[in-house]
Amino acid sequence: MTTTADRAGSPSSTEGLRRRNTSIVLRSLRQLGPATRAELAKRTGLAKATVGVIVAGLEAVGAVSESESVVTGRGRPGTPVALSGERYLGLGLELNVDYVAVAVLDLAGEVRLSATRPVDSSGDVEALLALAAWARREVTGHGEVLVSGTVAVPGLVRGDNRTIDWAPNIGLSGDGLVADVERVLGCPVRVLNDANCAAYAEAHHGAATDTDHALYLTGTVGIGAGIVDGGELMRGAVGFAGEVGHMPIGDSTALCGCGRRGCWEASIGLHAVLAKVGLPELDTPLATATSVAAAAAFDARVAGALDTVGRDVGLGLAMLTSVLDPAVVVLGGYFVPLGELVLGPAREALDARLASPSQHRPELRLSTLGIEAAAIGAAEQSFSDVFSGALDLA
Amino acid sequence: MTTTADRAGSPSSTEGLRRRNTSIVLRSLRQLGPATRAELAKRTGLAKATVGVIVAGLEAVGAVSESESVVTGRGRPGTPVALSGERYLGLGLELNVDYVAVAVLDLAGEVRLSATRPVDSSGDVEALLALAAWARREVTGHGEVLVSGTVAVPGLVRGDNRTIDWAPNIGLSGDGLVADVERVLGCPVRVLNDANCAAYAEAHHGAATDTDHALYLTGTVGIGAGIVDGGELMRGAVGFAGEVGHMPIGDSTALCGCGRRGCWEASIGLHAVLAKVGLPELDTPLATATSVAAAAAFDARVAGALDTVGRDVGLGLAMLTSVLDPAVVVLGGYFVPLGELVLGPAREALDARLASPSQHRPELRLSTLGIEAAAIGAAEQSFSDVFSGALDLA
DNA sequence: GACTTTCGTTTGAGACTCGTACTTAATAGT
DNA sequence: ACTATTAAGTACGAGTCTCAAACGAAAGTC
Repeated sequence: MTTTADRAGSPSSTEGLRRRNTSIVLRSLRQLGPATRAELAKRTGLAKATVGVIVAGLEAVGAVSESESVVTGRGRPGTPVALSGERYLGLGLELNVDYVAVAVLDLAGEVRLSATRPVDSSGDVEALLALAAWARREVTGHGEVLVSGTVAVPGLVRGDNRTIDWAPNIGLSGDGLVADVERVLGCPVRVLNDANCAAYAEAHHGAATDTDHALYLTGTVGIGAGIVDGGELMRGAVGFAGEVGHMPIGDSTALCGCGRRGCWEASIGLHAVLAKVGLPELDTPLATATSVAAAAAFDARVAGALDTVGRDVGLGLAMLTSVLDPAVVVLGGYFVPLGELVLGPAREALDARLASPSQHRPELRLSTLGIEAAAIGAAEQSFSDVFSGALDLA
Repeated sequence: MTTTADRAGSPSSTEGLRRRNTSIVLRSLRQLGPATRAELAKRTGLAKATVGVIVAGLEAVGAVSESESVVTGRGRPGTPVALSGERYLGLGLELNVDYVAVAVLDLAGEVRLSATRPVDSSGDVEALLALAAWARREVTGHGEVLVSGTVAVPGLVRGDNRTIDWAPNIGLSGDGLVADVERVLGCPVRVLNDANCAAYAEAHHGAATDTDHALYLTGTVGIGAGIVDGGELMRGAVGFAGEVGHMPIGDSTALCGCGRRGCWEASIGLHAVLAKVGLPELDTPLATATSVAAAAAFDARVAGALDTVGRDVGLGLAMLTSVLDPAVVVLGGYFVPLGELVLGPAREALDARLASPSQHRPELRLSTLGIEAAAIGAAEQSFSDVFSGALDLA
């Protein structure tokens, strides 16, 4: 259990104590919504006086703002305090094979801007930087402060959240990307795995806001998963957790792009579906999936193929559920247009495999965030230092 | 993301701050071993003076003790401080189908006592209580303090660590067990899943002390896994994480005790092995496995069967590794006597399935703790409140 | 209009950490 | 043998923070 020095939380000084208590107040406001100071004191367990001091400090730096007093009943009415979207922004970027995306969130959790641009060459860093620069110009200029930026990439990122170890799809490695984006944004930047970002987005903004234990499964050509356990992302020893595309599931004879047979994504990846239904690939995975869904309405062969895919999805989810025990599973990527065509058979297969007593089936849902999920999750992650207490808002 | 109130760490007051810093010192002593006050200050980042105060407090309650000054080089020699095993004890119990076990650890991490008793009726609570009472008498009486107790059970335990939701093998539910054991031990008691306890034991005392990301796989008739991620146990939404025995892996025609076909434990569980090799089941799983291992030395059919089992183990581990990305996988239970007979083919199968670039294979190791792994892990868990700072010693 | 209830702030006390200065105890050098 | 040097541990004063209780403010209730 050799950990890097003594991490595990280091408040130490009284100043650290204040930072921590401040972050507790901030998290309470984010999770449970606006509240009066008295209400916050009850929620956090802090003394009324302490909450007063903390809120005053947060208000001074523009992190929270008071709204109008609301009369609740007897007694002096309280003045609710809410996270303010005026000043602090978090920026998320996604660098993917066929597109780049950006999203900007404010501290109140509102999406202030989001955009996607198709790119021709895979891993087009120039396009990403241009998009980042544009977004930055777009949202700043009236006193807004960019807290930090996060780039979501389809690949393996080291634990320092800076170094890309392996990202064959975009052909990048090292920490050059971080440096480039930092230069453009002028604030600290980190890099994270795209599926993890999307999972985080669904857990905080999307289809799984009501649970601490969510599994996000996304698919286009490849299949990836993001795991949220106890509200936090699970990374694994080297950041490889959730790389489920090459698990041996489904048709054991199906040839995968990795050269082996029987990989899950060879059964449920987009190319596998297209091969089964005999339809062509369109511009984007989403367009392709939409056309497949449309075809299924009148072509029984297509519907049947999707049924098979759904069963293989359910089979894999049974496996993942046995291991991870999530309360909610969110399907994203090209599964969204297919909707119930895949979800239905997946549920059936999952139920058949999960019949062990008392093991309840996790809820299967579709992503509500669409293609910008990863960018939104990245933006959300940009606030992680604020809410964890690691960063003191100036 | 509705969490139960605002948990996530609540030091709040200055007293909480001291508790937290105290726990940082304690963890440093546990993880990195004894050190002088100056060394501790460097390791923890606390001021020298603060460490002095904290150590004085810990020494006053008998949690740490000084050893002889060691001359290191120039300058005044320091007096190393180490966790003291004199005073505080943690007790772990295991209630299983065919045996009950107990282990007592002191704060220094030494196993002060461990014992196993076979039982006739499955889930023999009386035997467990008798063993607990005996162990308590055995280790206390000279000023020792039982910090808390932990019971490992083969089943599903609710997040309150008290209520058993589902444990068909021992036929218990509710929080009656906790109350009984608390009465006998006279200290707070919690209940945890046995595989989780064993995993925790291996991560802290056994074969995986060198990593924060370990997967523990144990098997007798059933197969279970414990997941340690970032040094902490992963529980899942309802405590079901790691229930991997019924994942569809291996021989898809094999009939499982649960009534379905294709479950992993129908391929690699003890009964499956016995059926393949045609050998009888002996008194205990370990004795049985030992006799199978002996038979494999001269019976090629047995060796071949074990090879098949090993491959199915490797196949499942490939799946788990893809999801969890552990640095170390520890095999326990009946796999220990079989040793390389299973480990070898498992490694091969795992390698074949993990060939994706840059994904390194986790190290496969055998449990070093034997049948008392779960009890030892339970005892270790009994100290969790001390090391987390939740409990202030005396 | 007096009373009650609740919100938020003020105030003084208490607890803790930190940096500096000081004491102690060893080695290194002459 | 004696001094200089190095490092460990302690004492002390300053600073920061939280907390409980008291207090003032703003509403409803009788």
